[in-house]
Amino acid sequence: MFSKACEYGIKAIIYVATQSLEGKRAKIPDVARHTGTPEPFTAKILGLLVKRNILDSQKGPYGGFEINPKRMSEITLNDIVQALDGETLYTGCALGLGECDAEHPCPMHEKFSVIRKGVEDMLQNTTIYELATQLKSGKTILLR
Amino acid sequence: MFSKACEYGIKAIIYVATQSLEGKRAKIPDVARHTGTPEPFTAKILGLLVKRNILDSQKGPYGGFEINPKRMSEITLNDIVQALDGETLYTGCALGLGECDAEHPCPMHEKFSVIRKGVEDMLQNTTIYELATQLKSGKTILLR
DNA sequence: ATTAATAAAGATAAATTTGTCGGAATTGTT
DNA sequence: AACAATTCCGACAAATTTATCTTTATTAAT
Repeated sequence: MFSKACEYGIKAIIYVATQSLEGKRAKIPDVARHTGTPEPFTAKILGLLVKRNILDSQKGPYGGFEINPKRMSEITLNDIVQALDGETLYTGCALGLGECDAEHPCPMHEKFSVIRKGVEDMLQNTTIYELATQLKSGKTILLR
Repeated sequence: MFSKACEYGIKAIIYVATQSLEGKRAKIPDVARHTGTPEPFTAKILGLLVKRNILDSQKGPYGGFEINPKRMSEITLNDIVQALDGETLYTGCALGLGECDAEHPCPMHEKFSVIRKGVEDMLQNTTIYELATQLKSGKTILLR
């Protein structure tokens, strides 16, 4: 469903968010450890998310990654998936046709549209804030 | 969502099925042409599907691939996806956790379960017969 | 039997994604 | 100013997926 990069990215953001809620910046080794992600790959993805303006970072001592609590409730899973996996989830045909629409549908078009709509709604209606508070409360986990 | 192999496989089966409905066997170059799939890859995937007992094949002149019309209405998209992509679509955690269940859920577990259930239902309730007749009637297309 | 048409199988190659590494740049502390 | 902690960036490596090629085996027709 999602690429590894995207899985890692989602977990990373959620962890960073829990730290930001406590006023702390998260460093790369921390994020890697708490999300079960290879450290160098963690670094690469966090860098990407900063470039995409989803996270903020600060170099030097006491530096790290953070996300403004206000933005946590604005940024959704959809934003992250788009930043890391692009739009293919929404625009791509299930069977890989170059063009595929209601006029000229592939055999799965109709049924797949329903699924896709569900995914889209879910991703757009899930905020980082929501996921971070659930994690913080112990209701969910990032590692196992 | 699906691997290329799976996309190709689904299109190939649907095309083979339309031919079988007309009493014809489909040859590799035919299938490749009508599905927009590289010919050698088509061959590999068709071979896999035969080994998985989803298609039948016949070597030699007048040979090719076919599927018994009776089986068309029994075989679903789910069977094909499982044959080519395995069970990861159903068993895997959206965020890649080794174990992820209602007791110890990842942050996306709950919402993802709903999506997954939808995908599962859709795939299990879509037969090859249904897709092949729609294609034959011109209602859908495999290429563009 | 011979031949031509076809799938089967396995080895190889290319492309993409995933993962690693090392140095450069920035920042706070002393 | 010097130092240490950190992100940033780009090059490199490994693994996986996608794609190709070549040879062999089987089959039907003659």
